[in-house]
Amino acid sequence: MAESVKARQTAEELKAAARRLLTRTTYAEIKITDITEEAGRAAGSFYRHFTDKDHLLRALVEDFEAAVREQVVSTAGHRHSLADRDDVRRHVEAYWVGYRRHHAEMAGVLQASMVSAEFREVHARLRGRQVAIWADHLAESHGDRAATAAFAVVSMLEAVCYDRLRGPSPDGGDVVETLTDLIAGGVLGR
Amino acid sequence: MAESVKARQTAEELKAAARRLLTRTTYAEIKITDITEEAGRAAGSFYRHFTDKDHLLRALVEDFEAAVREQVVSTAGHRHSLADRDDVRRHVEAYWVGYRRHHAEMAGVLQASMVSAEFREVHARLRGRQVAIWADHLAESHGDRAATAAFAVVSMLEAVCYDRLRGPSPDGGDVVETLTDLIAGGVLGR
DNA sequence: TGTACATCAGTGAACGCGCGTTCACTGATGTAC
DNA sequence: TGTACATCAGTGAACGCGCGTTCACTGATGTAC
Repeated sequence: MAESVKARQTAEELKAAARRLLTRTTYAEIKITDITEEAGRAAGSFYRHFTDKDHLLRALVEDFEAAVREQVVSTAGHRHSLADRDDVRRHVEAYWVGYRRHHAEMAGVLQASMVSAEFREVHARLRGRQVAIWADHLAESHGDRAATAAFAVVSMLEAVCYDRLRGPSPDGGDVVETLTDLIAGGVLGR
Repeated sequence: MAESVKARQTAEELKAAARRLLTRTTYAEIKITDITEEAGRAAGSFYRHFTDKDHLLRALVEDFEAAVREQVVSTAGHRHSLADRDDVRRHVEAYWVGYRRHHAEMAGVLQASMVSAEFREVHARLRGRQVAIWADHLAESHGDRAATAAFAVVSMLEAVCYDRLRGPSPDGGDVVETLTDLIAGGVLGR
């Protein structure tokens, strides 16, 4: 397998092309020839690097997860509590910023999760990370409803980000504030 | 066009078959021959009633909207405010019950909205109705953030219902309570 | 009430389109001596 | 440093699968007289 530099580079270009297309259209609507065309390659080139479109999306998810892991490590040591509105705001903003940065794979996975069982699981796994974080914070205050409440909060964040980050460069400040108010009020014990 | 009774009945059976399939699989995964098979008809029969799969889904949406209109009329006169936790609870429960009753078309439209531009609009329109209701309630307390807050609340309801109503008969009581707490806290003035 | 004809819903095998996928070929890069 | 050969990435026209869609036919229902 020992991939050549050139091959690795082409694979990256195909992934970059797919990411670009994902911010413009829908995963389901993207044809393999769209990806190769966007990357300036011939159709057959695709199959030297990926078995099919799902394989490429899985690769994007892996890259994404690696990037997130790195991010987490580099910001480790931050205090990590959810006691007041500012804490909530930090969490919401982090989600918003992360979603915007990885919009292509976030949208792609959500879309694919609405079609295939495989990506329903991938989506559930990614979302599960976020849910676990919130559930952890809510464990004391919400008891055995923490998981459901966390799930609801994360689903809201996802749905709003998905919708609002479609289209040209939204500023988002207002969205973050509104979501923060909603969650802070709903989640911080009165 | 003046449809015969028999033709109308077959069309209904095809729609019923599609609704059944939608609670089991995904809109995208359903083949036209799956629908005709589920309805006990030959493949060609489909095209006497619908031009394609999207046409059938649109028909399901129309039926759904008619049913909702009827429902609204029959429950008109209810007081309609959002001043305390009980009001919120009623709204949340109504959404939950409505979603469960029309799970097939709710899920189908959401799934289709992740694929085609046409159903992105249909989905936005249906969701827009709910958003308008909440935005109306929130107008005074939330000013120019009412629309965004309403959008977030409805998105949360939708995402949670979509997820929780998949699989066999969830009781939902707990879900409704948890969502109610979240929204009541987040939305009723502090 | 009966016969002859018209209309219409339903059938399912056959067709064909669109797109994923293959494969014989080209050209570039690497390796041996 | 040069030549001959091997390996590998890339090409794009051709192939073929899966599924949507058609269509000639059947049988049932409706209508005329």
